[in-house]
Amino acid sequence: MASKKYHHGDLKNALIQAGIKILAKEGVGGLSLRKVAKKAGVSHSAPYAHFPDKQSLIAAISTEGFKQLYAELDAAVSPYANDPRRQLEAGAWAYVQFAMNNTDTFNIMFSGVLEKEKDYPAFVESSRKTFERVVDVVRACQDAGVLRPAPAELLAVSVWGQLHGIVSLALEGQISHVVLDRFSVREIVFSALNQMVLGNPLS
Amino acid sequence: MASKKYHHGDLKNALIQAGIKILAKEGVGGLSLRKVAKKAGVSHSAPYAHFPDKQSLIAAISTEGFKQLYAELDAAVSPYANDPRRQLEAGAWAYVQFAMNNTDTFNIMFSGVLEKEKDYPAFVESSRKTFERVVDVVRACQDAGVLRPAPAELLAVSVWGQLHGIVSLALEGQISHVVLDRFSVREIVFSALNQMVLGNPLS
DNA sequence: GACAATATCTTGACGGTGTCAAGATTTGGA
DNA sequence: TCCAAATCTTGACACCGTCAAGATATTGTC
Repeated sequence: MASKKYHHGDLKNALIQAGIKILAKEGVGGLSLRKVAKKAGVSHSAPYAHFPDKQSLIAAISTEGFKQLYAELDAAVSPYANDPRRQLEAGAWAYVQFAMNNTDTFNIMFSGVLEKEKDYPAFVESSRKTFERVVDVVRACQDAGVLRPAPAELLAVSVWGQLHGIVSLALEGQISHVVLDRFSVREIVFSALNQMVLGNPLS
Repeated sequence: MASKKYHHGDLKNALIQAGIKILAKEGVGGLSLRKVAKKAGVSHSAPYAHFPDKQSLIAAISTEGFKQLYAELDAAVSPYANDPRRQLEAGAWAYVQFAMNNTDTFNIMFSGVLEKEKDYPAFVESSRKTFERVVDVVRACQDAGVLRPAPAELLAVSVWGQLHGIVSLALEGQISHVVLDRFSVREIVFSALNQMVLGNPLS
């Protein structure tokens, strides 16, 4: 469709999608504006009509990552609307899965690749929305006596941080083989989460 | 000393130190082999006599970071050899402080900048040694009934992961202002750690 | 001490990068 | 219809990592 017009039609999105693919295939180090442009079939500086600089494209890709993360989180959690314990379990695992299945996207979202997050409102908003979903689950767990009483947002940072830390260390190869030889990532994650859970443990 | 010889004398270390300074001043994005070389007073490809490539220099800088982290951790923990609870408290806070005072070093150590960690034995060893120190503290806490019984390495991953996750999110600006308006990073960290601690809370 | 092997460092080149300026082309609104 | 704005191309610039060739210093051996 619209194969060879001078104007692309939807270049901005095409660039984002091309960027996502290159990121997945070649990693953060392999992501260049020029490759993205070539993949989208335009000249090397066409992207500047839609993004003021490379950071801005990275922000857009990261934002897309957050939307996907939110969607997967929500999809994992929604089926258990009246079972907070399972919501916590499913949501946590969805987060870990997302990180492990989209290593490089996870990286640009969370690893300082984007230098001035605050400058990108869409990024901030999509990340805020994701956090809100976590807070929802935490609050439900508190109401059901699955998590201890505490300011929900504070507890949410704790839970999210726990997941985020473990999966980050795992992706970095920083988890000792002494541990990895004996436990799966799933076991490590749930072992950690269970420290926070009151009553019956997760699995 | 030895100001203008053709041979530098200790270029390898000079390059690492120059790299550390540039990293601290200009961030990961500003770290280039050529700048490092210039700062050390040598030509742009002199580094190749000591490092096969840029990744290798990054590995050396990261290794230095781990040594510093280990030193600070050890210094914080050692004074309380017979008070495991305070060891945990002091060690945890030292970790967080290191991350916040050396943002960019922390970044290259843990954020996927180094792509094949396994290829750098010194890096792996210095990171392993740091983890061992954490395990020591965790074991002492278990013996004293401060942390629950469990495989010490597994619990150590949990504790380390918790700290690492929270401080990583904080550095990325991912912690909601709703939380930051009400709690300091120290409060967030200890609130999280206290979920793991049996008996009297930390502070 | 002489000399060869080796380690260290310089110079120069290559392709790839982000970014900018100038100009071409297309689109949309007055 | 016509012009302003949006979009895209071409060409240039400085910077980057890396490599090859050669200069210079150090070290080990006789």
